[in-house]
Amino acid sequence: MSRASISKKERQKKLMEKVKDDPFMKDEELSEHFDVSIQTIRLDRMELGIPELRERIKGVASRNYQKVKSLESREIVGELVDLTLGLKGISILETSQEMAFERNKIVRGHFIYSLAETLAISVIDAKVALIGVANIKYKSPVIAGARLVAKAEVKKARANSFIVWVSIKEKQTEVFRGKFILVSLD
Amino acid sequence: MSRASISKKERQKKLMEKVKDDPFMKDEELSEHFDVSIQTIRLDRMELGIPELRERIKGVASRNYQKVKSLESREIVGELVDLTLGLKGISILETSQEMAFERNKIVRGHFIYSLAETLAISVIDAKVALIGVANIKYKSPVIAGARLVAKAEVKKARANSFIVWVSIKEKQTEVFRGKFILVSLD
DNA sequence: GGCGCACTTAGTACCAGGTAATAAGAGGTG
DNA sequence: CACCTCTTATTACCTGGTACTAAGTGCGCC
Repeated sequence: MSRASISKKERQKKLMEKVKDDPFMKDEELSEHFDVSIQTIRLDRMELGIPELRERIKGVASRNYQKVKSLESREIVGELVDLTLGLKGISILETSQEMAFERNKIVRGHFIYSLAETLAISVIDAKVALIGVANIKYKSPVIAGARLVAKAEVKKARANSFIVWVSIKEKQTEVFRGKFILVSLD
Repeated sequence: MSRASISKKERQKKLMEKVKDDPFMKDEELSEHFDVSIQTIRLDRMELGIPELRERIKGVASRNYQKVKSLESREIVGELVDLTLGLKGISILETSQEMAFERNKIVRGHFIYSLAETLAISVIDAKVALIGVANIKYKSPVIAGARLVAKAEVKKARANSFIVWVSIKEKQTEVFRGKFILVSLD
């Protein structure tokens, strides 16, 4: 062969990477890419424990299926379980590993904030509500897996500005408390 | 057959739903589920334009492959473009339609908050930093598509507590301003 | 020079989960 | 009754593999 061929070790290392960041290549394509026979690719996959194309794809699909659903539903943060428009509301969020710092499993603040903010906006009886000002306090860290219950109460309501208090509890302990001043744009 | 069998139309409707929320079933399993022959399932799929299992899985995999990456990278909200640990930092976020309310394209506050909070944590020179208290103000609404530049500055640094100011601008206008009191857990 | 050994390639049988096409019952309905 | 829709069965073939056997190929070392 005219081209300088690489060692087995090197090829396997590259194969690992290749498959990792593009799991959609069939053995035939991989064999062309590395300029070896299809059998060599298959032997390599065996040695490296890389599953066949279909299994790889299935893996990608099912790993991400859950994930996307949970990430997407985050757009409507929490689940509204009770609501009296213009007065009060309750929303629940089940925290997960993905919402937390890896090293210590403590849920990132902005997920808690988002729960509170979303609820505060929902509870206001206005077509469009935006946050103007917020004063918030994280009272104790939340460990991933905790079930958070947020309660919002409208403290003041004027024509186009509202003050809403939100308190979030895990079981009996309050983990977050915030005051939101909301502005409606009508 | 003893059980009351459902009409073709009804079955096809249910098949559509079934496949949509569980794309991982093979024809054989579907045929058992609906108590019809495998050929009927295949005819139904033809009529409804539902692709075969492998194609469905491939679809899920590739659709979500991108998505998860973009959603996950949102965990580190914004792109850190400059950082002097313990002093200051700059982060940029390109806002998108998905971050906004549908009706008016105004970016939801918590995405802006998340940008600020994430930056505030990054800028602190501590292994683990949590938000204690935050005072924030949204100064003007942000329309989806805007490019937000967040600047953070450490105002005070004690052994395990820090005060960080964050200002977010779109072009020349400041859209957000916040003070975070962070606590480190060492 | 020749032998051995790792590496590579080739070829065959078989499998899952289908497509495509053809044929044949089952069961109303005019 | 014949017709028509719906359903089922059967068969040949396809893709992207697995599993296994066998046959080169290079080269390193004695």
